[in-house]
Amino acid sequence: MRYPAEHKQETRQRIVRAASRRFRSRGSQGAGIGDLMRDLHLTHGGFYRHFNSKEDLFVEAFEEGTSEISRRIAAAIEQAPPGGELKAFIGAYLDIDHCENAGEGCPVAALATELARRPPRSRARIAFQRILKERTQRMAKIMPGATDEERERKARMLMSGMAGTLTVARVITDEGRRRRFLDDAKKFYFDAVQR
Amino acid sequence: MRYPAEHKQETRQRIVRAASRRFRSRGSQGAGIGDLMRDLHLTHGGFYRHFNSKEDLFVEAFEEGTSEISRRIAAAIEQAPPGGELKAFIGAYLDIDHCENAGEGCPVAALATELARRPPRSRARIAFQRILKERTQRMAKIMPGATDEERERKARMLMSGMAGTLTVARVITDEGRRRRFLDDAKKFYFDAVQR
DNA sequence: TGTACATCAGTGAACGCGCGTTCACTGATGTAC
DNA sequence: TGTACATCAGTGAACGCGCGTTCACTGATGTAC
Repeated sequence: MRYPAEHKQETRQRIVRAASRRFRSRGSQGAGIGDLMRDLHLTHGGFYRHFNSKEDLFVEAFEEGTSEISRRIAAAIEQAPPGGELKAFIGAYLDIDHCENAGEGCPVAALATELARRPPRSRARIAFQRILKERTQRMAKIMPGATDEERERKARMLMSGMAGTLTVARVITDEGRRRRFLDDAKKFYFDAVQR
Repeated sequence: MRYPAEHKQETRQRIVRAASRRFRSRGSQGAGIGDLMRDLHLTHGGFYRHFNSKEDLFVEAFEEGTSEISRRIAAAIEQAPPGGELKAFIGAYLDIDHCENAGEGCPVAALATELARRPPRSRARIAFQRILKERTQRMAKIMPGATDEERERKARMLMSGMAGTLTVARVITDEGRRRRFLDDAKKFYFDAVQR
């Protein structure tokens, strides 16, 4: 059947968004094309009208994930009172909901390990460098520090450190411990960046 | 053929050690039983004389990995001049060789994401809580801080933060950038813990 | 205005491969008598 | 001391399943004439 002009692009977007969530919550190996398409009320065969391979989808899904979380973090910062931007950023990232919903969360925390294991070609395509740089420069604006370079350095450290902290928090089974761990981390990183 | 008394235990140990490295460098899904056994000049069928499942192996391999890295870190700390223990610890963990050889490195940095996705039963068996606690208490000894509680908190933050930082470093393709990133991180965490 | 044909997103059966797991078998050594 | 049998780590063929990918087909709509 023939579909309206914009239809294909919309379907493609739906696939990318759904895949991004599934990859983040289950890992790329834990999320199959069949299940993914079924969730969207489509069949697996149609997938290849949109993507050449699952690997291609992974690349787009990763980037989709980074812009999702960036928007959420940016919103949290905007809502912060003047001077409270840094605290808002750290609080939004190390949030218990962010911790418990990996599927809607930061793809670095959820997928960095897998990314590191991919062949250089895929890594190059994901342009992790660019993503990291963009995020770093955006976050640098709210960092304390004398020079741009110092602020960017702090932003880099904050993002990679908090990603690891979030991942470790996700392994902790006891909820009370997990909450305390995250709260400690918020203080730790806030202080670490302050000086 | 019948084997000497200690033979079975030795084979089992060889499997655990080899698996631990393979899991850490390729992820548990990226490392198959067949390849693993072939590397040890054995056939895949024999695997099940030693383990009930790959999952069981994963549990042991994870713990094997933690004791390997703990020994290496402990050795680095011992070789440090008096007062330089903290710097030695951070330096050993964020070392470029540690970064480039995930297979011989920290299983938290290499496998935490996968661990977080496992069913609670496996997570309980790995006793991540216990592992984290042991490492924390050991490391707390060389942390600055007024109380035991403060030192342990710092140790926890340092370990999870550095694990994430190492993982992110592994995604960076450019070697110069990677080195600089790790050096920045060493300073950052040393200062963060200092106060 | 009506008819024939082209288009193409989506369908679902089928293929191929990898991989975890099972199982009947092997054969050197230990043990019972 | 010699013989028959038990043991059990390791072998390798086979099974079953999931999953990424391919492909011939569908059928509603757009387009050419």
